[in-house]
Amino acid sequence: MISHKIVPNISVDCVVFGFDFEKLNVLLVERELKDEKNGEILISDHTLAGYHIFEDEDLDSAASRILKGLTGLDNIFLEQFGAYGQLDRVSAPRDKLWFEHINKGFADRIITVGYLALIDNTKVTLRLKDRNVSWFPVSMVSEMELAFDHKFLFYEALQALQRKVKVEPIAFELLPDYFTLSQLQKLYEALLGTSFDKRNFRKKVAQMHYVIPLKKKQQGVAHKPAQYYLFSREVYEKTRKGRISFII
Amino acid sequence: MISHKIVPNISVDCVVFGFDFEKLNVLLVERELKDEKNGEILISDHTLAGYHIFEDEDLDSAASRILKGLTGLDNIFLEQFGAYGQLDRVSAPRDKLWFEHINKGFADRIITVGYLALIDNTKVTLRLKDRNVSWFPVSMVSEMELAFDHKFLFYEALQALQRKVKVEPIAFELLPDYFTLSQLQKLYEALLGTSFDKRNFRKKVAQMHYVIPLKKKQQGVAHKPAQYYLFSREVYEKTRKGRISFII
DNA sequence: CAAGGTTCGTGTACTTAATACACAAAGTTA
DNA sequence: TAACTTTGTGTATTAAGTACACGAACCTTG
Repeated sequence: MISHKIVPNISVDCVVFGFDFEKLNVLLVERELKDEKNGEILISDHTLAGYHIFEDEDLDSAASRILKGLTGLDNIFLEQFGAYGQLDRVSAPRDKLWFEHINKGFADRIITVGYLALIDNTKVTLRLKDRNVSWFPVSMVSEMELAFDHKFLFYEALQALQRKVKVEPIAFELLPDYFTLSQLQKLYEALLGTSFDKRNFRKKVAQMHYVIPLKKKQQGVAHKPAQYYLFSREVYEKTRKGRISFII
Repeated sequence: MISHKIVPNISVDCVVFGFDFEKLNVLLVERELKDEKNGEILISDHTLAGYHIFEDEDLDSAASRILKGLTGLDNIFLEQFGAYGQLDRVSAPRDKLWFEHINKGFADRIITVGYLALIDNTKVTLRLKDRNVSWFPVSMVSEMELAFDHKFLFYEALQALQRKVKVEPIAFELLPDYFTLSQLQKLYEALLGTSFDKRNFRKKVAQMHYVIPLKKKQQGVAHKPAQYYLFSREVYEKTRKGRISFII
């Protein structure tokens, strides 16, 4: 195994979102520190997926590497949402403790680059079982304890996601290759925290020519089966409107 | 004078935009390196405004400090547009030369955080005279030589600006406290590279209740004087529409 | 195999915003 | 006072946003 040299004062944190057809979830890593002698649990909370970058990789590669490690997936949708360099990132007592035990020798003046990742839940569920990584409903994060400034980073990512989703077709990254319109609607409702009228929603989708109906229908559901649709990035790129509306 | 300790592998670059009522401009710093013996000019090009961060400041403060140094202004509109950590940032021969002479001892693996700055041209013009800093039309940048990856960073910033300007009322940061509607229209046209119909433009502006007409009119112009308007952030915050339109 | 349960898929009327387009009014200068 | 320049305004048409209800298709249960 090749050992890479770490850049001690630069790290990447990934806020990984997933959608289970009901609600939006985020991937968090369990953090636990036990006293070496008596086994007493000193720290038990969660962190975002993140690590230092290596000397020989750029920021995007570092984020990809981290995600590959957690999910086994390549080609995950990844986008920066900000860089953070506050001086007090490691201020809580449990974070200081963690630094003393685990991150010995690392700089405590760290710049973190935040990455927003969107993944198709159906492709990854199996792989996570054997790790201390799991999905948490986005609505639950406010009540959780997260390490360092990770709760802040999480909300920054969530805001960025809500902003982008209105302007770019990135929500589809959270859905499987084909999906029903009800699933799409539920996704937008979960993302934006609103609800839409079904007929109006579908009228809008009908204008998005890059959402294409398939021949396929749902099977084995105890109700009228829904038609499956597909997102086509090619059609999107070709037909995107240059509409300029600077009214806000 | 207090001497600050520099973080050798982290820097901040500012892409500073200004508007002269005709076109969009960017602030660039002249870079020159002469041979110590014969005075031959080894490097002569331009860079963005940027520098390493200090150990005891965060990213935003570093960007503010750099801008204060160049323009004399506080409270400039500042927003991150990305963090860049490519391995080949210093690849051109003249950049290597610069590193050998000027940045001796600095890491060559640098992470740069890009900041987009918007400034009111009318407040700063005087202060720049005595420095090797000047405005260049945005349209001219493609033909210029910029240091390191600064041309790339510039276009990243320009794209971010064009994206944001459609969604947030940040264009007003480029105008003086009061302005005419024609100036506002020219600004949007310069920013987005389009042209608008005057009547339709004004109809749109009429919907933006945060653009407020003043009693004041233009004076001493050789034509019908225009009315001045004001941008009110308070009104904007109160009346912003929560319109959710995810069609793209 | 009929009835009940559940989600799917659709249309119309009304309001609001986007677009295309031309000319008189107010001030300055010669 | 005539010429010049930029300001400021209205209407008709098309496109998009919003509010709202019910029969159709499939499965399950009795």
